Amino acid sequence: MTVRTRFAPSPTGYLHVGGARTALFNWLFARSHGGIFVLRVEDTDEARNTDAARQAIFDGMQWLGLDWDEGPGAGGPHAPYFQSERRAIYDAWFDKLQAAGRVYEDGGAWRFRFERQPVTMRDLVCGEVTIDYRDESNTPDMVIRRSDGSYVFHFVNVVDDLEMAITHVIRGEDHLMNTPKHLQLIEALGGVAPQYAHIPLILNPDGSKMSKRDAGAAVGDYPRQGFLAAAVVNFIALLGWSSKTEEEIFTLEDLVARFSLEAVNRAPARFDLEKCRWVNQQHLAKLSNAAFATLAAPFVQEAGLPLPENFAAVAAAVKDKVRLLSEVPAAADFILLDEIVLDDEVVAKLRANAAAAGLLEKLAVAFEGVGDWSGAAAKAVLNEVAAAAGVKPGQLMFPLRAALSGRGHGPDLGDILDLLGGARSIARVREFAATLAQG
RNA sequence: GACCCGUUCGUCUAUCGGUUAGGACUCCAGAUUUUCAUUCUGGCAAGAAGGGUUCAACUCCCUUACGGGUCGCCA
Repeated sequence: MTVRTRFAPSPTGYLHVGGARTALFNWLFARSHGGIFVLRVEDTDEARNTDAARQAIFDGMQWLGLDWDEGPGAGGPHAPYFQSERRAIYDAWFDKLQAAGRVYEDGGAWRFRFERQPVTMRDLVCGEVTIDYRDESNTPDMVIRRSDGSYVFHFVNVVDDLEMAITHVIRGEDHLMNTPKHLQLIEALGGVAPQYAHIPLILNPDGSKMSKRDAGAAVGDYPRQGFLAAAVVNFIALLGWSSKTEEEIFTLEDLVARFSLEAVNRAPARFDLEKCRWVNQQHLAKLSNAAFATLAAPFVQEAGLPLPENFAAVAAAVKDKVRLLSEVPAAADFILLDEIVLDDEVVAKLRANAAAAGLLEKLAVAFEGVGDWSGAAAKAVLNEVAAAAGVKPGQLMFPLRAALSGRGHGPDLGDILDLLGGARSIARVREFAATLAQG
C-alpha cells in the first residue's frame, strides 16, 4: 500500500509558515516513503476565496520546492482537485448518509448525527486520545450541509480524503478536536480512516499564536528579503522536529532521508527569525561563488547599483559576510560604485591618529611602484611600507581599509585591493589622505 | 467556562530511570600578524511547583500553576 499524503489549503490568504510547515511535513513523509503527495484546494468558502491567494499558495509551494504529484496543474486520477468542482461527488456521498438515516434537517441545513459514545483515536504524534461524545452539549451534531446547499469543511475534507485514498493526514494541532468528528463521519460513510498525525502549532516569539499578519508569517515575503528556499525549509523543519543528532543544517534531500513522524514534538515552538537568518547564512555559505552571484545579482540591480563584468568576484568577496542576499548591495556598493561614502566615526577615529595621513601618503607612493597589480602584490608593498615606518602592518590596514571603502568593516583587504585595481585604489588612498590632512 | 494537548538554558532542541543534563541561535571573552563581520576556542544560561512510585526520576503516576488548541450554516 503506497503512502498518500495531501496538503489541503484554503485559498483565503497567503501561504504562511504554519501552512508551509504542514505542507513540508506531508511532502517529506510522502517522499521518504516513496509515496504520493497530493495538493487539494479547499475552496468551498466562496466568499473568502481569492484567485490571488490561490496563486500565492502555488507560488509559495513551488518556491519551497514542494512539488505535488497530483493536484492543480499536475492532474491525477482523482481530479478535479478543487473542491468547488467536486459538487457531484459530495452529493453522492451525502445521499449515502441520508439513506443510512445519519443526517437530519435543521433550519434548512443538514446535521450529521453523532454516535453518543467515547471516540478514541491513535494519533501518530499525540498518541491515544479519547474524546467523550456522550455529552451532547459539548459535541452537538454538526452541520455538514448548509441551507444554501453547499457542504462544510468537515464533510468535504473527509469525503475527499476517502476519495483520494489518503493514507496519512498530517495537519495542525488545531484539528485535533475535529478528528473524532471525522472518524465518526468516515465510519458512517463506510470508509477506512487514514492515520492521523497532529503537529504542534508555530507561535510568535512572545508565545502568542502566529497569525498571518505577524512578522515572518508570510512565505511570500522570504524571497525578496533575501532568504534561500532551502534555508526556510530547513528552519521550519526544525520547528517541532529534530534529527536527534547534533547536525541542523539540512537540504531538502537530507530532510527526506531523515524525516520521521516519531521525531516530531508535541509542544508548540516559537518562531525565532534570528536563527532563521543564521540558517540562511549557513546555506549561503554552501553555495558556489557562481550560484551566489547569480542569486545576489537581482538584489544589486534592485538597489540601483551597476552590475560589472567581474560581479561574480565582487559577490564572492562579500559572500561570507552576509546573512541575507538582500545585504549584498550594502556590503559591496563601495566596490561597485566610483563614489564612496565616508563613515564619520571612522574618519574621526583616524584624524585622532596623527600618523595615519602620512602613512597613507607613503603607501600611495609605494603603490604606484607596483608594476603588476594584484591584492597580494599590494599587500606585500603594504608590509614593506609598514616595516620602513617602523609600525605593524595592522596599523596600516585599518587606515587603508577606511580609505578604500569609507568604513571600518568589509571584505578581506586583499580582495578589495584586487577588485578595485591599482588606479582606483591609489586614487582613493590619496583622496582619503588629503581628507585627513584637511581635518 | 467545558474539553483536549503540552511544559528541559531567553529561543529551537537531545535525553526515552542511574549523564559533570549535550548541541544550536543570541549574548560575553579571547584567538585568527586588519576595527566590524566570517571562522575558531572558551564562557553565561535549563528540568514550572508540590506530592507520590522506586535503591535511584528531567524521565513513570497524581495535583496545582502556566502555555497552546477546540467548542460556527470558517477552514
